[in-house]
Amino acid sequence: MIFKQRTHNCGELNTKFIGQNVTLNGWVAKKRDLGGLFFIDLRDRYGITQLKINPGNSELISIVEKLGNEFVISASGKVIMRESVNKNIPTGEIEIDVDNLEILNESETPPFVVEEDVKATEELRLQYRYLDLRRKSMVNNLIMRNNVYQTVHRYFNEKGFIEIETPVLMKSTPEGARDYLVPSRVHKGKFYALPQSPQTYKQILMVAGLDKYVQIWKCFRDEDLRADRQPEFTQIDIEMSFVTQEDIFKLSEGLYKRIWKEDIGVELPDTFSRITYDDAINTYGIDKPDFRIKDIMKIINISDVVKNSEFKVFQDAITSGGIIAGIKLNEIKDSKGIKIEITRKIIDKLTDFVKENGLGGLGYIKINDTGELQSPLLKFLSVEIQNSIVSKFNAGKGETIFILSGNKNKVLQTLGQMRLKLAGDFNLMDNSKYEFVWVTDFPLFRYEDSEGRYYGEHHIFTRPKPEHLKFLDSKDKDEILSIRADCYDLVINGIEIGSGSIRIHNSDIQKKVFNITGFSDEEANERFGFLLKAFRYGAPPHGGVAFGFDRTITLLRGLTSIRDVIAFPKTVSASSLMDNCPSNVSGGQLDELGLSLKK
RNA sequence: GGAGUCGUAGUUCAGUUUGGUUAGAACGCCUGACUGUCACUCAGGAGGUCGCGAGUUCGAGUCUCGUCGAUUCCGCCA
Repeated sequence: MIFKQRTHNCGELNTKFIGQNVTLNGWVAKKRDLGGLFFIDLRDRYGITQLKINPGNSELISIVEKLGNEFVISASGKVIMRESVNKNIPTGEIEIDVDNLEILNESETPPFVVEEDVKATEELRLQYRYLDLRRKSMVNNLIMRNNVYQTVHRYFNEKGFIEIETPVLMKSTPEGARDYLVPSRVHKGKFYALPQSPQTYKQILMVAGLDKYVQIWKCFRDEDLRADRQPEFTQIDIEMSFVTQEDIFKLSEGLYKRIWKEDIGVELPDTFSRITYDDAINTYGIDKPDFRIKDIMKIINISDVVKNSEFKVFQDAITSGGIIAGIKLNEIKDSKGIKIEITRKIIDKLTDFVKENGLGGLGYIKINDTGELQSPLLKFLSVEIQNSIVSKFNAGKGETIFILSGNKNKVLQTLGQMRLKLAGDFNLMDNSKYEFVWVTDFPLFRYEDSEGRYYGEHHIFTRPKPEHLKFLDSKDKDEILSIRADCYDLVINGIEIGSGSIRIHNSDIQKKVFNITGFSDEEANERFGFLLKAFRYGAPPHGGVAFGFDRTITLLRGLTSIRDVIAFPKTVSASSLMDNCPSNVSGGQLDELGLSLKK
C-alpha cells in the first residue's frame, strides 16, 4: 500500500513549524463537525494534533464525512496558528490546514471510547488491550518501563556486570511455589518447569567464576493472584561473588537511587533505613513495615505491666503463653484541622476488624482533654496499673491507647494491620514520600505446624549467620528456629520490592539445610545433586538479590495494580481475556506428548 | 480452598430494600441543522436473552439455590 508517510508525529509540532507543509499519520480521536467546518483530533503515541478541514473543498469533505473514531489516516497540510488556543495540550497553539486526506484503514466502532479518563471496566480493557494501550497513561506506563530497563542496563554495565540469559525450560524443583510444567515430547512422561526464579543457575554462574551477573528476566509461579501478583512477572535478578551483605546493599541502594533520580527526578538518600526482622515484627507487627508511618503507633508490649492485674482476659492471655500489647493513636484532625473524636462508632468498627482477625475483642483507654482516663477496662485495673500503662505509652491528653491480648503472633499481626488501617482511614501518612527500608536478619526456617516440618523462610540456599551454624546439628525446635541468616528484603512504602541473601557455598552445609527441611540425602541428590556437585568444584562465597520489576514501575507511576504496567497481563484467575488463554489443545497434541486428560 | 463486592442498551450506571403497566439516564452510534470547535451545540432516531441455569410465585431485573466471569482480601506465593 502506498500512502503519504508522516513527516512528523502528533506530539511535536508547535509555533516554530508555522508555514511548513507536513504530513501526519495517526488515529482519529475525535471529529467535530461545525457545519461545513470540521476539526479532527489526530492521535498517535506522541500526542494529539488538531486538523482543520475547510468548507468548500468538497472532495476533502466527502472523505471527512466517512471518518469514524479510530480510523487510521494520513493528513497533509500547512501548519498554521489557531484562532483560539488550547492550553491543555503541547500542540494547542497550532493546527494543520489540511489539503490532502487519505484513509489508511477503517475501524469498527470501538467497544469503548479511547480516552484518558476511561469509562470501561478492566475486563473490557483487557479484552481489547490494543485499544486500551492507545491511552496516554498506558503508553506512559510502558514508556516508564522502557526507561527503567535502560537505566538498569546502563547502571550494571557501568559496574562491570554481565547480562547472562538463563533457561526458561528447567528442572522442576520441590519447595517454594507451584511450578508451571511443560511436558516433553522427546522424553514422554517427563516435564520441564518454567523458572520460579533463575536461582540455581545464577549460583552456578558464580561457581563458573562469572562474578557479577545481572538479568531482567521473567519468573513464573503457579499460585493464586493478587493486584500485585501475576503468574509471570519480571525481576531484576542479581548475583555476585566475594561479597558481603553490605556490598549488595550498597549496589542496590545505588541502583534505586539512580532509577528514582533518572526516571522520576527524585533524590533518595545515599543509604536506606534498616530494621531487623524481629524488630519489625515486634514494633510494627509486619515484616514489610511502611516507614511513612514509622514513628507513630509503634507497638508496645505491656504484658509485664499488667501481669499482676486481676483482669481475667489479660491473665488468660499470659497463662496461655500469649501477650498483651497495644498502640497509641495521637490526637487526629481532619483535612480542615478540626479534631476527630474517637467515637463509639469508630471503636465498634475497629472491634469488628479485630474480631475478623480472630481475636476476642479490643480494649482501649482514652485520655480526655482534662487528662481523665476513660475506658471500660478501668474497673478491672488498679490505678497503679492504669498509670503504668499510660506512662509506658507516654500518652497525653486527647490520645487513645488500643490494647489487644492473646496469641503473640496474632496480637502483633493484628496491631500491625490496625496501624495500617488507622493511618489509611485518618490520612496519617504522607503519600508523596518514598520510604525505603531494608529488613534484615530473617529467620532461616519457619515451622509448619500442620505438616510438622521446617521450610526455608527465604529459600533453602540461604546461608545461616556463621555464629548460628552450630544449630544446624540441633534437634531442638527453638534452637533451629532461632537461626538467623544474612537474608534481607527491600521494602518501599510497605511493599516488598526485593529479596535476597548470602548463599551457602559449601555442600556439607547445604546438605544439612536440606535435611532439616525434610530431604534425605538421596532426595537432595536427586533434586539438587547438580548444585551440590558444582559446589564441590570450588564454589566462591556469593550472594544476591532480586527486585520486582513490575512492582517498581507500579510505584514509580503511583499505581496500585501491576496489571497496568504490563502490556498483556492476566486476570486474577490467570487467564488472558484478549487471546483466551489458557485453551484446549487437540487430542493429537496430547498424544504426541504421551498425555491424556483425567475425566 | 474461603470471604466480600460487582454482572441491566455498544459503554458506564440507576432501578433490586418493599416482586406488579411499555426496564430508564448519560456517553457512544445513526439521521438532520450549524463556519472556530477542542466534553462543540441543537433537534430527532435506533439500540435490551436484565451473565447463565433451575426454583418459589398468578406474576421475577427484583426473592431462593446453583453456576460462570471480573475484582479485592485471607489461605497460598522458598
